[in-house]
Amino acid sequence: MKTGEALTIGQLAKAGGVRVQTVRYYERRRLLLPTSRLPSGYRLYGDEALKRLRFIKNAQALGFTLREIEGLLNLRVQSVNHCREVQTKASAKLATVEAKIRDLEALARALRTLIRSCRAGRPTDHCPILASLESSVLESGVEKCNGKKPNGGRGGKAGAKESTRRHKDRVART
Amino acid sequence: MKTGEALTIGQLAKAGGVRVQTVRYYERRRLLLPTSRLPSGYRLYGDEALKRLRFIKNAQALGFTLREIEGLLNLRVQSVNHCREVQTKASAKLATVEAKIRDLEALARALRTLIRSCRAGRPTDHCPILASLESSVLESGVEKCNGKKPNGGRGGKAGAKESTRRHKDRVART
DNA sequence: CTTGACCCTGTACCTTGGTAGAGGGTGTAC
DNA sequence: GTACACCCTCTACCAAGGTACAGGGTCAAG
Repeated sequence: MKTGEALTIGQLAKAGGVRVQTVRYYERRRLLLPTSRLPSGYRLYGDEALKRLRFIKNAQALGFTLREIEGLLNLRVQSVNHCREVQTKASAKLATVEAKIRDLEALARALRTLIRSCRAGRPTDHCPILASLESSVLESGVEKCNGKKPNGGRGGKAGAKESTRRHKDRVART
Repeated sequence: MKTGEALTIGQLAKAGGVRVQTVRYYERRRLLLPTSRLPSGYRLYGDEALKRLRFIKNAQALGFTLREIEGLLNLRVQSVNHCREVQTKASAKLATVEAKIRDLEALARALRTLIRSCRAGRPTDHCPILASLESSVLESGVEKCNGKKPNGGRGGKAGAKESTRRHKDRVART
């Protein structure tokens, strides 16, 4: 199966460290389209596809969802027209990325302290790294506020018992 | 419902920004146990529980799974006995945290470049940030190698067609 | 012209991390 | 003593991200 410079789906998957089905799954999600197809229907991929695949995998490991990754991959300056929009999105992404870096640095410091304690034979707190991520800059919801809360499919029947939070908080704490 | 210094599950959930059911889910996963219970069965939580809850949420946003978070929370120097083990685990965690930081910094740089291009009215590449996470230090699989591949439940019937990768890679690439 | 290792579509299933509801008990204020 | 806003357990369901066949076609090598 000579494909010249192009990769078949199997070769791409292997190079990217994922399954063939995963590549097809990404195609369904419109994240990674084949460059072309053979008359037989076989998918062919160029070099860029491998970069995209690796980007996706790495971004996932950094806590981005596929939806967010799609947004990242579509960030580019096409024309001056919607430049403003791209800039806004990119700035927002940058802010969450920087917040993640700060949190990870706090965690890294805590781990280093723990390792030092270890080396010194000094017993630690119940859970020494707990405080490192205690109150993050992330607020872990920056991205999700684009309307459309999930709710599932079974349709809200009204009168939900738990889950609604219209309550009074009248506990004493004497 | 006077509980002194303790929090009920509803108060804890609200303070942590999650649902009551999520707290109970974490309890099932042994990530967050109640400090005590009232005779009625009501769960009560101390201050530490809130810290744990926040830690869990933040660590998730940083790309850690609940299983990994459990590992992080259990890292502590209890006795000199298994100190070696803790140190090994902590070092491994530190390495993945540092790799994540490096990747995020590359992504941040790419985003800043993109924003500058935007500001300059200069059109960009097809996807300017692609290269930032091209070949990460992460290898996004450091954690998963603790035996037991999933496989599901339906049991491998043998002779799987796709999914096994015993193949020859004989494409020409002339 | 067959064999073996690919590839295709389609559909069903899996794991992770939650959510929701049924059915019923608890706690305090009026 | 009865509202009302909690709380309990148990079970079913959901969305995201994959995984796994089934059933069938394709492509080089021998």
